Amino acid sequence: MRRGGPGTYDLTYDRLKPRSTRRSTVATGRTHRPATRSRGIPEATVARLPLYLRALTALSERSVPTVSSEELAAAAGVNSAKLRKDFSYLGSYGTRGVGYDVEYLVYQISRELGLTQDWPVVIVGIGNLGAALANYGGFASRGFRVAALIDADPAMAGKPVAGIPVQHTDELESIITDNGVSIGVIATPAGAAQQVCDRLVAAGVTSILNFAPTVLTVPDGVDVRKVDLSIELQILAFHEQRKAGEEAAVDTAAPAAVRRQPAATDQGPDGDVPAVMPA
Amino acid sequence: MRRGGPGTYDLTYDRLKPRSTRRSTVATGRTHRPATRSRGIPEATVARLPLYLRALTALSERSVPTVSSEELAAAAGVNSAKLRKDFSYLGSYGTRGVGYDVEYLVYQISRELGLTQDWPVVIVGIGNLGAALANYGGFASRGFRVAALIDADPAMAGKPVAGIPVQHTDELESIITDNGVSIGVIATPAGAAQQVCDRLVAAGVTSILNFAPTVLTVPDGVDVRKVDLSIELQILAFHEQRKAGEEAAVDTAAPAAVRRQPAATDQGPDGDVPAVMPA
DNA sequence: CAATCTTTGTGCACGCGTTCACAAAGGCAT
DNA sequence: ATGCCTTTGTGAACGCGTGCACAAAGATTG
Repeated sequence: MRRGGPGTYDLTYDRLKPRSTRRSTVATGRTHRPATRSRGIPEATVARLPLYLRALTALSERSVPTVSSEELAAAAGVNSAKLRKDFSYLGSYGTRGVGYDVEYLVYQISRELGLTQDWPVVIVGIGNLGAALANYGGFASRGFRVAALIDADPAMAGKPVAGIPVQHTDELESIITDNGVSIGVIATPAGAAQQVCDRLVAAGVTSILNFAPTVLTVPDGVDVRKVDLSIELQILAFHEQRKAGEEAAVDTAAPAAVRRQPAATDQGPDGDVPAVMPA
Repeated sequence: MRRGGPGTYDLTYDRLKPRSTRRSTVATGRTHRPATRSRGIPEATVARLPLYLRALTALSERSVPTVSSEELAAAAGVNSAKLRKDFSYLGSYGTRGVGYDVEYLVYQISRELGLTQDWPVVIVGIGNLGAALANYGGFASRGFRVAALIDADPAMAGKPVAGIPVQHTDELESIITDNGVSIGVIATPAGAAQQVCDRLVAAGVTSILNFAPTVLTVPDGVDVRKVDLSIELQILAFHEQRKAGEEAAVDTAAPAAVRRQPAATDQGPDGDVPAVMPA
């Protein structure tokens, strides 16, 4: 057993992937390149692909044919050099002097993320949050489909939420098996999370999105990502406190209202990892 | 103008930061460093403090007097060396040969995170998610207090959610001002997020937790953290696809015990040759 | 076809974050 | 006191991610 530590992502993708040597490590005299990268896309890049995809989809809907890295980067809120490097891991999909073909890129990224196939997902714990997640539109939209809603409360059984009847926890295993579910969402109270997690994993789930405020322990090979409201708030509070303290310190020099700088844009200490980290 | 990318903790300004602010000088003469490493505490460490705090609180409730870095690290799901280094940024609060005093550490971390004070928070967008957040217990529990619920739908006005009457967007500014709110939570549809964000910031909010699937643009000095369900799912899908592909590659050797393929079909995660090729 | 302009793709350097490994430090028994 | 045991605190090495800056590549124009 292993515990997924923040930042680890349980990456096993270092194993060599035999095929796909396309765009082989070019003739450049490589010193040494252990198998760690033929197709290995950096985790940081993977985390940004959904962002690019969203921006590209918007462009696609507006029938924009091509975008430059600069434009797309602005839309996705990242540095253009970073974006270009990210795309370079996928291959050379751009045209110098022109930019990237929107439709083509949408397809490539979708494929890379595995969104060209259908992923049945189960949500366990249909409380306020679970119900909200079930109703969340962005779910079904792209590759994901809510296969079942599961709750431990017998009173909930059969009751439809977001048009889907809630099923009792007893059926968890059969639901997973019958639908070939590999992604599970845990929205139970913290106390039940680990137990639910264990059952999901035992039933075959290998990816878990955890909304419960607990550290989940999972076997090797299972990915866990967590979304934790209170942690996010606490991080914001930290920075807020710091800001307040500093403002007070410089108060004599800078009147309170000066803090606003119009044109500038800043995502603050954001980042994909901080907001949500693998558990 | 700069947009913080999802990368790691957006620290673009790190470059000019007087890095030697470690423990000798506490917040002293520094030009000005927007929103980053404050008293020398790495952003990555800040992001873990809430985790430690949670584990420590549990120990505290069980009246455990002290913990070793090893034990606490296990409880928080991190490496013990990392934990020790994290704590070292706060000061030397441990006793060699013994460990850390639980109560003392709870206090120190709470203080560091700014949880010893009360943070009024407003939630904008009381749909399924907003309501779920309002009902979320972990909110009020530790330093945070839901000061108001705001929604653009006039029909919602006055209607109580989680015991708090929803107020109309028109009152957003006065609510922020009157309550001295500095943290806002956006749970509106993507389309309204930026507008709401602008109003929050204009009214004085300097920290935003964004649940809307959009990149927010904010002035310098405002922190934004995002929580994005679809991005998380997509990242999981990526790894899931990778796992499936690798499994298939070793198929001959692996007994079909826990094998699981996405419902749709396999079609290798690689399809190196795109089915569609919009020139 | 050559010159020019635009934008990609990437080598390179830098800094953050993680982890190892160990000396220093406190507790405890003799 | 002395020596042993435990656990902290951290120096050092390494790897990853970021962003700059520029050469290469293709479009475009004359």
